[in-house]
Amino acid sequence: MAYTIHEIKKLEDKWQAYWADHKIFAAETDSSRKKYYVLEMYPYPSGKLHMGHVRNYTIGDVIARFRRMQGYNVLYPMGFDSFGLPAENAAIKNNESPRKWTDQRMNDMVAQMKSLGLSYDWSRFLYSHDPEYYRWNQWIFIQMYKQGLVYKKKSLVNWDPVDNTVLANEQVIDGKGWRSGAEVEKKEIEQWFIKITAFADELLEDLQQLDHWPERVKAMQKNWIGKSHGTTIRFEVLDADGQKIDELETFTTRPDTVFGIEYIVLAPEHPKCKEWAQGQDNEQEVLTMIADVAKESMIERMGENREKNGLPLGVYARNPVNGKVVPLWMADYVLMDYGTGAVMAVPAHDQRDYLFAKKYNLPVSVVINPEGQDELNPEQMAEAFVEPGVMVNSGDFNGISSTEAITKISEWMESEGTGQRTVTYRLKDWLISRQRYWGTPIPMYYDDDGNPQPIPDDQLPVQLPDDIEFGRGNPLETSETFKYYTDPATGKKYRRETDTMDTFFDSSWYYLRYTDAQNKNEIFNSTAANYWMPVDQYIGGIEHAILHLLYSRFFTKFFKSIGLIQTEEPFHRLLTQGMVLLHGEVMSKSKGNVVDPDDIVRKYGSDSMRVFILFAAPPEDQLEWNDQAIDGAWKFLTRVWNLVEKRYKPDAPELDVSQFDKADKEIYRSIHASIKKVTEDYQNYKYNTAISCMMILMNAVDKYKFDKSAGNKQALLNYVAEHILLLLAPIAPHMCEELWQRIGHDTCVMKSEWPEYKDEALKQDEIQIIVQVNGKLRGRFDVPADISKDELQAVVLADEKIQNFVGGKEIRKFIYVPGKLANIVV
RNA sequence: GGGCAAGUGGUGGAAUGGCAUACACGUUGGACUUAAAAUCCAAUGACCGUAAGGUCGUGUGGGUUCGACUCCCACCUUGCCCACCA
Repeated sequence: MAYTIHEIKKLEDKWQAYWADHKIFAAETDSSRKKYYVLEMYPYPSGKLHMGHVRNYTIGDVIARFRRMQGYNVLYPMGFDSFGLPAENAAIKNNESPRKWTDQRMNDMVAQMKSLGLSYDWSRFLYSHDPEYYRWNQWIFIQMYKQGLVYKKKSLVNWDPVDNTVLANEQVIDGKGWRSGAEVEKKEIEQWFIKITAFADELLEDLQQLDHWPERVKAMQKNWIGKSHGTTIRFEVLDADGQKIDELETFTTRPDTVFGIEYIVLAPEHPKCKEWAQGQDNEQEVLTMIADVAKESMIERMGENREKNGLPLGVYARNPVNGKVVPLWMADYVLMDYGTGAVMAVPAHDQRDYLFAKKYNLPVSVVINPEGQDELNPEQMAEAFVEPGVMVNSGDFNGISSTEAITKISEWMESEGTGQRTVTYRLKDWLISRQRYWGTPIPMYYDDDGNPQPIPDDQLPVQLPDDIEFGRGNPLETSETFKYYTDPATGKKYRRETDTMDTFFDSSWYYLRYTDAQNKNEIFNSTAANYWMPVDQYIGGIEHAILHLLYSRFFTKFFKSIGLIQTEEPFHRLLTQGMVLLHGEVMSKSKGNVVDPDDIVRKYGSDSMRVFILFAAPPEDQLEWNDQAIDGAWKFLTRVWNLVEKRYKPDAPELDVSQFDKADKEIYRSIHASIKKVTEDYQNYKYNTAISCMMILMNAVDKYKFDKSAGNKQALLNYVAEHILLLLAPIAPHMCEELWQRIGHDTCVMKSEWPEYKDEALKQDEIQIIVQVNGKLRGRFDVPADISKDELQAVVLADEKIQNFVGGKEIRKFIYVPGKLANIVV
């Protein structure tokens, strides 16, 4: 049989069916075996797999198959992140049921995954919109609620005043609603939050444990958590007559600059702004600015180089360290949700304060001076001086370094009771409410006093209703069957919570559910979870470096805290695969530059596609798709096919190493060198060089000519063929499975043991030594492998060519790197 | 502004202190063929040279070393992430 696409399609179908029928990839929880858990980030059911998915899953599949052959008990599951906005949008546009829409797309994608030969354990399949899955979202929410990690707070949302609905950020286009075109407003409504900040320190500290995560992902998480040490300072607030009317706290990381405070500035959202402006001359202006800022999106407000705007509030504050009275301002450059929402402004030593002070003619006074220079003149400064320096104009602290002053001043303020050292995080609590239909209903109801109460466990899941209307506000509120909760004991009706959960909630723990996916009675069995966790290898896109991974780490830590599991970190090793590009651009539907994996499978088969994807670039790098280069993958597989089909002979005698001639020995050595290299490359995710190594072996075998009647040489050839099939099986599983069977095996190649190299096969009697003169390559010498430095030196210096370069000059050094190279320094 | 990657032939890439450009794509020439496809063989960094051979060469400039794509310092460029975070 020839290696044609027609035959390939037949055998790929045949083996996919065989693997499924014989449940080759089903994972059993078995504590007597060492486990390996491989996981890819489960996809959103968008409708079709794209090359990015194919690359992701190919990498995972190779890891899973390789580890199985190495004897590990491998868990390799798949599912869908199937709640989310696109299904709801489609429902609104086409009047289609989100459930039907989603199920259809899931089915299509599962069929595609199967056609790629991915070795998933389909018995553990899960998807988020399954009530058997999302009931556990609800259960987790209630556990968190009971632990005090869930609370309600007013928060701003995007509000479409025409459609009367909340919009997600991606539904706001240029400040307008995506359907109505109406100007989007900010509206304050009560929403549910999860107190992830309670775990901020743990989430930050434990990043150190993650030795096998990319540095940049850890850096992103660290920045996102954004821990900073500083001082909270309490100010007395005074009216225009100098009478104390209130108090105010600010947070600073630069307590060394407190003697240079010239004004205090509040975020427009700060509740005190309205209060203090009341009755002032510019009260109307202040109120207008607050309203204007509320309308602006964060993107507009935080635009680069945007001019800072502010207004004086007509009240004052007394600086506790020097008694100086400074004005209070309100400005749009201050953020309400960082620190205390109020900032002590030091124009001389903070660039933002400097620009603001210049614009509004506020004074600038220097308290830190550059080391060894004349005192800075505020009149002549072109920008703030933000570097460390020497303290000036700062009372008892004059003369010491500003770095030292940070500690000294905060200690002093603490002892005086004017300030307190504080730790602040950039990380905020997680807003999980969505006024959306296609998500997990938040399992709460409101009692007669309007207080939220959890739905009892035995009433879970709170199922999504079908009788809803879109486009009239929060969809669940339009459902008559859903709106009210009836207490089964008393028959009393209560109003239900009608918000659903952020879909990031679903994806924060699915990896735990896979360990016991069919469990009807509990979220998962702890023994199963403790056996399989952590995920040994997690693979996905860099776009999830922050939120998904942080939430998952948080959930794992939460589960540990309530005794459900023992794992501290969910993902032991993380691989972020690079994007797939076409002509240097990311493939995307909108650009029209997509390559459809189905087309490639039809034309080349999935084995060729897998070989190409792995060969073209290392997994973490971007991959440039090349229609021509995939021919190379096809050619390589053809050569392996022909080797086995045409040159393998089942009637060869037992291989006898003692009968080898020089050429045999070399081939035998190449096989074992390849086993060693390919194994290492698989372990280090270097599939491109693993494939290149196998190509090199194929090149050597093709050149290996021999007398057909020589039995031992035929045995050697059979030996090569078998080993290539084993090494290639994780990458091109269908073809290797087929050929494995054809050469007479009655067990699956997938069930075979991974080959081990023999040290004695790698030994060489003669080696080639590179000889350099002054670091330049001047010759190669074939010498016995055990040659000594002196012997080598004698051989090399006797050589005529080398003598041309050494030419009677004094030899200052003779460096010999055993087995590799010699350098003569003259 | 801060952080993290990366920069090597016509192209994807290999080499992480020791032969720069493995392997593959592409290109060119050849074999086979009536022809084409497929397959096979050979060449393929630049410059000088008939050749043997030589010189240069891994973003730029310096340094360490017998020896640097690899390590160190400075810079340039590109990409990604974060960012009026006090």
